[in-house]
Amino acid sequence: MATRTDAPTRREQILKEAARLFAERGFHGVGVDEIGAAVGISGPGLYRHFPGKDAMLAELLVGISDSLLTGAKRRLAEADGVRDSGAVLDSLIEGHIDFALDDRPLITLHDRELDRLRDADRKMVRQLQRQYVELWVGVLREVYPALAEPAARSAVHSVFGLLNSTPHLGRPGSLPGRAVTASLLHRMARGAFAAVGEAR
Amino acid sequence: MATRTDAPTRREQILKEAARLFAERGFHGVGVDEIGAAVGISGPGLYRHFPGKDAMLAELLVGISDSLLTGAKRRLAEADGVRDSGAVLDSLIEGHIDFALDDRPLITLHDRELDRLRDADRKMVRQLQRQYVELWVGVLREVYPALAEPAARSAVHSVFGLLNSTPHLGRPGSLPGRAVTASLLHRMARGAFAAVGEAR
DNA sequence: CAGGGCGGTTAGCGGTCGTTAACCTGAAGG
DNA sequence: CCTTCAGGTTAACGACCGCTAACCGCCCTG
Repeated sequence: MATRTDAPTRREQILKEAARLFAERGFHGVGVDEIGAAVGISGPGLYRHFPGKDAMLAELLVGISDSLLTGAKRRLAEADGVRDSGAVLDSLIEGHIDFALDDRPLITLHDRELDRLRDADRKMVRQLQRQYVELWVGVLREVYPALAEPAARSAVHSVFGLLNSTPHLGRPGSLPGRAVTASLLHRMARGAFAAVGEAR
Repeated sequence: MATRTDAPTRREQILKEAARLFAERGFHGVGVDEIGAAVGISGPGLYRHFPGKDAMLAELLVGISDSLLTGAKRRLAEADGVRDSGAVLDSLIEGHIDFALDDRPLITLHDRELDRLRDADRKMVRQLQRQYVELWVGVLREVYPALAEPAARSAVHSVFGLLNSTPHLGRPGSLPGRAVTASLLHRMARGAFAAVGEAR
């Protein structure tokens, strides 16, 4: 896998700034002129790169969902043959935490602006999200075989809520350090799963 | 305490519908005409009840924060003299879950549209939220005295993320039953706290 | 029975937004 | 050296939105 070192393209600049602005003020709260200004061009210049404002949001949301799912599939494949399903769950949690800590604006958008998409795009995003959830549910039920499927699905959604709380944890500077925060989130996620998976 | 049985006032109807619409499509995504139509009057008629669209959002957000804080204070007072701080924590969790299950649109608004408020209102909401968090942090550290304050605060925010995930758990009909869901969320919250509060 | 105000109505104004049109410029290619 | 084209620019259009103005009918009260 080639790690990118080249400069970001204009398209990528635009997407990054649009994500930040959408997360800060909401899709309808940001004008195209602002997005343009954020990358040093002005309003209508954006239309050389995207057919419209909607398309930027669509590409962001599809990209997020796709990247989450792809990462999870890769982690699952890497653990193929490994018997320890608990380790696989840990790997999924770790991947989601990395994403939540490194791409906070995207995490914010992901569950906030989905309804602003055109039907086709929204269906695609929802399908990717559903696959991602089902993948987690499968692993979770290997770790806790007594857990019924509906409960497992609810538990997964709730743990996503927990992990996606990073935007509320204060600005990156005020965090006690990335590794510490990641460890805290990881332990809480495992604890939450254990509480619902074990005993009764 | 007098339980309300009388019909809701027009003001209350408006606030309820506005909350639903804001949660569904975002503050900027909803027009005053739509809000009016939702209560059977048309657009400008709303201005007989509110000075402007912003005021509706402000009243909703201040109301949410105030009601959460007030409820928590009450629960704390009721448990005064009780030595079992774990039971107090359970009571806080229960109250938050009731709110998250019964007022899902409000829970959605609460962490989504705060930045659309005028400075004065936003400061007030943030202050109420902070008091609510600190109240939880205090109780949590009684249950787990070894827990440092910054970690406790992060843990509380994360558990709020978990409990506030109810809007993602499917429509009210598809839930496995309110009591079951509430119990699941409660156990997960306690499990998450325990994982970060106990040992290492 | 007069009258006043509560709670509506419709028309319309001013501003903003997404998008298109028309034009420009600098660099690459034959 | 001329052409082409990617990637910009500004001007402007049409739609929409929040809000105000002006008007109106019903009910309560003295």
